[in-house]
Amino acid sequence: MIIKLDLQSETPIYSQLMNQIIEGIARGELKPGEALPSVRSLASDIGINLHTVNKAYNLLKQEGYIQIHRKKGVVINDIMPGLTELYVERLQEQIKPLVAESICRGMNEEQLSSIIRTLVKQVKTPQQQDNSTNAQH
Amino acid sequence: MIIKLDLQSETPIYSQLMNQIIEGIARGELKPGEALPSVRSLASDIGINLHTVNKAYNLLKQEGYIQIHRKKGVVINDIMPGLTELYVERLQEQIKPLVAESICRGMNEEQLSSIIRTLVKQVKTPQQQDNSTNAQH
Amino acid sequence: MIIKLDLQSETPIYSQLMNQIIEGIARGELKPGEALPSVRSLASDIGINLHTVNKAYNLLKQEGYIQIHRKKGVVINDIMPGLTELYVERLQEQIKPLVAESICRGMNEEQLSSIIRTLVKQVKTPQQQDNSTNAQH
Amino acid sequence: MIIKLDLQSETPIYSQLMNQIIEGIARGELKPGEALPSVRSLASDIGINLHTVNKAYNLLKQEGYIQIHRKKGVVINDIMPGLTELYVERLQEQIKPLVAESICRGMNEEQLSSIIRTLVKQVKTPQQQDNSTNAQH
DNA sequence: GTGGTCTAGACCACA
DNA sequence: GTGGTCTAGACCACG
Repeated sequence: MIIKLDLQSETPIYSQLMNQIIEGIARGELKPGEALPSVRSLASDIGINLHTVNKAYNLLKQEGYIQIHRKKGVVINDIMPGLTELYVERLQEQIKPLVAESICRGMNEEQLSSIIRTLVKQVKTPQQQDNSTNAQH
Repeated sequence: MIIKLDLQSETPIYSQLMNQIIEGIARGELKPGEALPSVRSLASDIGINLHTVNKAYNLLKQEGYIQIHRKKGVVINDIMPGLTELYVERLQEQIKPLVAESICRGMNEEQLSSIIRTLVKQVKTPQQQDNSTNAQH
Repeated sequence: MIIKLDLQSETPIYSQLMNQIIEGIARGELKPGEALPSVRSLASDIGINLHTVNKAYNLLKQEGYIQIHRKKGVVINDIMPGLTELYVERLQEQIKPLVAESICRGMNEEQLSSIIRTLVKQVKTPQQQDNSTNAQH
Repeated sequence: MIIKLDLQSETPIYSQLMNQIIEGIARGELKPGEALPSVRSLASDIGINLHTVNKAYNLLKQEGYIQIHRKKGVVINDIMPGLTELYVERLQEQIKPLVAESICRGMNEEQLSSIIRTLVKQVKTPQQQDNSTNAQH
């Protein structure tokens, strides 16, 4: 899996890294039980400090996305963190200001939903798509 | 208009303040041409630092939400910042990781759209009623 | 409050620090809302690196013992982390091997309970004691 | 005797292994003079590294739980390590932070004692039943 | 001055 | 070779 980081971005590197991995999981590129590269190798691969990778891994572990396995190293967790009420609340809080801004700029509900649809597809399509009976386009 | 700040939150105060004002505009509580309190009075009202309010106001001005006149003070801009491509791109980038996380936790497109609908209503209702049949002013 | 660390100990410094603070809270020495020293000052006070203190603070925050307040800095949380089932399970898992070892060495239930009683008193006595009607010794 | 290891756990494998064996002894499943599997066979049985088993055995020997003979192999010691003052001190140090945390979370002395009682029974029951009135099998 | 982030180099426990 | 811990020095955002 390819990791893309923007070192100039305002969002911290460890955070971008977390997002990339979470997207990888959502996309089905990273499957439960699969091993992630070691802290050191990933760090040198993408040219950042190993502590930065470490921080990302630790936060992902803490949120339940990955586990540190004594033998296999870092692996994707078999069970993903649940859809708790707390999470939904937090999610709403995070999206709310974005919605408000969009409305100010003239977007309506349909346009926002459309963006969501686009993103969901964009995340789900590349790999995970079940093309058993159904061709892509 | 009431400003609610969470001093424990991870989002910086100036940022929360900006969001609250933008929500106020989206909600129709703050109307174009309307005056905002001065930096000093707002700062003392909500008990935060002058610089913090200043920073929020400056960023809002820079984004086109407000105007700062020497005489008239701070007023809501008549024309809101537009729905530029750049904005939509940035918006997508901000929402993308949230969508990915939601998918990992088992949400589907419908549930996400539902949250958007809820938020859009929540922003529009209190004052500026959806008015399919009912004009506002 | 006095912090005692054993730099030679096997238990990591950040962990000892956490324990000391938790004991301070249990003892009533550190009260909800009270501010803790800044990362830097505490670090220099006890002669360790600021990152070590930072780690301890972050873990305490994550467990719900403290909060990072935008204005007041680091403060003891008003509501302590709850007595969840998960916690009790984890607690049992932690104590179990200690109990087993004690039994091998010839301790019985009463002796173990006695140790618990001693520790509970030891934690609760020094400061928090309600000496409204009752003198200490 | 069945050994259960959690490779995701934070406690090192050798340590878990030691605990399991000590619990086996406390429970009466492993009796003085009884032989333990060889390093090699145990390691391959539970699928871990030779060195790990070795480390566990060596530490157990060092603490006085087992003896390692060139010929007879590994056997449970006839006399268990004693209830030294040093041990009790160490035990208190280990339990103290757990007690403090429990108190913060709202536990009282009785609840803690109850956990101890539960654990003592849990360790003693399966095989070696307290059998004041009731024989196990 | 505060915490947050990033980097770097080093040692150790573990397997 | 792995992750965990500690140290150190530096920059930045925040208030």
